[in-house]
Amino acid sequence: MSSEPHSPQPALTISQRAMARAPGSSNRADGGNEHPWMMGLNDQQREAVEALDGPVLVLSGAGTGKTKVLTSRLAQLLVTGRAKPWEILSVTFTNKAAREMRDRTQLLIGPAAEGLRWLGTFHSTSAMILRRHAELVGLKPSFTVLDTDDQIRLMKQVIEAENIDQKRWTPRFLASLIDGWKNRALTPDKVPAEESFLFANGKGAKLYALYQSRLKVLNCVDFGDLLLETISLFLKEPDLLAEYHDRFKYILVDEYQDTNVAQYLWLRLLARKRKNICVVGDDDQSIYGWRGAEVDNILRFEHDFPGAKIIRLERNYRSTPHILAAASHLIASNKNRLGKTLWTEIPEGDRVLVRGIWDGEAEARLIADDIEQWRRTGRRYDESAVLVRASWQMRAFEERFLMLQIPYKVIGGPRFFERAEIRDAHAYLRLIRSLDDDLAFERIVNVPKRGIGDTSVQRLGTAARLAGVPLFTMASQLLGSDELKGPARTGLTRFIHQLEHWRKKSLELPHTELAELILDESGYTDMLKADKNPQSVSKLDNLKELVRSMGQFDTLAAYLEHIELVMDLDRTEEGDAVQILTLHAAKGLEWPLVFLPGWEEEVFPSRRALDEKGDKALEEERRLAYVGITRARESARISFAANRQIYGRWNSVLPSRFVDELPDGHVDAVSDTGYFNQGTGGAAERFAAYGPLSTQPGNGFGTGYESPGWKRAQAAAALGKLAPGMAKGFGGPIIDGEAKLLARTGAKDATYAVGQRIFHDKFGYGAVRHVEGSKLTIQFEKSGEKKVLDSFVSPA
DNA sequence: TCCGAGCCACTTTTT
DNA sequence: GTGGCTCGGA
Repeated sequence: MSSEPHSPQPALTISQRAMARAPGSSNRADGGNEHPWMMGLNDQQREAVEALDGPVLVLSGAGTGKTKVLTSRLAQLLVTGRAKPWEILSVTFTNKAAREMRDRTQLLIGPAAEGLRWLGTFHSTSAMILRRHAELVGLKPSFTVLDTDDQIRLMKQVIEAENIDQKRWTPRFLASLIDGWKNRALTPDKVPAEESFLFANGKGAKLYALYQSRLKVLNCVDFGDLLLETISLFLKEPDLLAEYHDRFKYILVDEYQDTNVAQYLWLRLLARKRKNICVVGDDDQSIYGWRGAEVDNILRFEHDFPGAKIIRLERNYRSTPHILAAASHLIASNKNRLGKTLWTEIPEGDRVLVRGIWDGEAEARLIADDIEQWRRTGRRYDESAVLVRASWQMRAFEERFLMLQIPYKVIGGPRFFERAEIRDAHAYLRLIRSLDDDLAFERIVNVPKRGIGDTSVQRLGTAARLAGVPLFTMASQLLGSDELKGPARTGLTRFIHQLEHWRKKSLELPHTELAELILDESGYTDMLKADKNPQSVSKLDNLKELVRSMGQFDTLAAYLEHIELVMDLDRTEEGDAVQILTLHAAKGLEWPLVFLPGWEEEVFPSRRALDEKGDKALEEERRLAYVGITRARESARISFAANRQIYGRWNSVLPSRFVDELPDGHVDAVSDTGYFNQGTGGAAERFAAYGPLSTQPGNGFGTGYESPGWKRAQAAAALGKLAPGMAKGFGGPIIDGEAKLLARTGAKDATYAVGQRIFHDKFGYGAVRHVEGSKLTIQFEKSGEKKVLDSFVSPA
């Protein structure tokens, strides 16, 4: 941290000048006399930056410059001397957001931003506080932070110990319950009886209590505890809280709409005295309710902090008017919101495109074609993104992109540190750090196989618990007796000796070399090398990556501390590629061209969400749709299919109700009939059975079809006798009565001659060798000779 | 103790 | 369609 004095008017760096002229700069004439970070702010942003004292709620709509306000505010606090860097508490939800805030503040004011020690996530900040006062809540300062996987394994033990049927009551379910309780800041004694009954006939709270005491014994906390223990620390030690009140003169909170009850209490405790709390968020982008976030926190802010100043950022610097209008109209269907009116000065662009297609594959083809088209006009792949509701939807796009050799990048997915091999390696390293780390011990005592089976581990565990000693200690003792026999004994002896050997080595070797040594000597790499599973190659790569990433830290301890809290590495893979990600992961990001596939009932809105939480979930799904549309700068392209394969089963699906909630004037609706003509046989007949000629009841989705769009579609299609839902999408225009029907050229009703060059979706280019009715024999350039139906190829 | 066959369940995901 | 998990046999 730096205590360097800072000049009130630092010289402008190039980046500062550039930022001042960033798009969205206001035209204020007095910019010259101002602090550089104030230049280029519009009136509302300026107000948000200048309202330093007292509670402030900044309602920041999508694309309205939220981060700019947050960082300018930090700059303002620091450079005007209102607070030293270490007197400002800034909390974010993710490490990425924290990093960005730090970097951008530094960009604004340079060295004056150094020493922002209390800029971090709720969890990392809590961990910092807890480590200082661990003993006050019954922990040692060296406590370990468990991740979900460790949590579940621990719960499994607790459930086992209580003789509860693990199939009926899964550890995972208990974990989600406890997680939910912790999100709501409920300690075991506060869990409502009826909720306790959600698990094992009323044992929920008891198991929760047992789990907590196990954590304490192991000197561990889980993520929820970081917050809860900090809260209870403050409640227990008012003097300590007072110290923090003195320390934190100003509090800044990012993404306030995502805070849960525990985070809310945490903030309220810390803000209680000075009330200099500024929260920034957007109720319309609250999409983490399923994880405990309470939209109510933001809706209630005014009530919680009387006299709070509310500032709305409504000028959008990202999207064209049509995109904004479509999103705004859609979100207006939500009742539970504070309400904002986004506007922009960006010139009018394309309308939002809504397309109905035959099935998921057709959708992937359509989008891939669009991207190639986009690319042909000189644009980049990484200017486009495909945003899906659930990750299983990604595969269709990956397959299609692979086939067409369109570079793509899946964002999110299984995280590096959650991979089994990485967690195994960490378990070894954790044991080097502390032989008492029972969870680590247990994880790898038989990985790779050492002949120490479940029964042996079980016996060891019981003995250790009885004696009240760690597993390692008990194991060493057992080897002294003749309790264990056979391969288990040999294996365990060797393992214990190895651990001692590695610990000695850890004193002489750099930690990266130690890691390599352990992976080698333990037989872990050999195990992977011997594994015929093709994935083991990438596992080995991951381990190499792990060792490399360890090199960024000075010591093993520093490395472990970092990954336990951050669970993320700065992996900057550059490259021009289409991004594929979930709508959740897309929040906060933007692209010129955004595809929003799978807008079908049951997929989006997700049926499970609706089943579980009903109307509340529907509003959240709608917010997700809003987030999706507002990611687009130039073009948003929504699509839905008539048929979709879900878990290997073909389903007829209906367009999402959200499609109908889009405003007529800002949407181009296209039912691409070319796709339906192209099929012959099965596909075409299936479509006929589904389409306007047959009548089926609308699956009970009676409500939600009162919108003008739907009514117009009914009228326009003159399909009055059809059930709602069935007529939608495919008989003709979906929403816009004047929608144009695109016909795909080339594919339909083509006949083929021997020698003709063709294209097949799966096999690529080839030449026709033989024709027999609709059956073609094709010599493919890449995959050899195959017989295919003519409906699957098109002239090349 | 280990390994393979059958069974089931399966959103979203950060810390 | 797929992977993770359990159970039964070697």
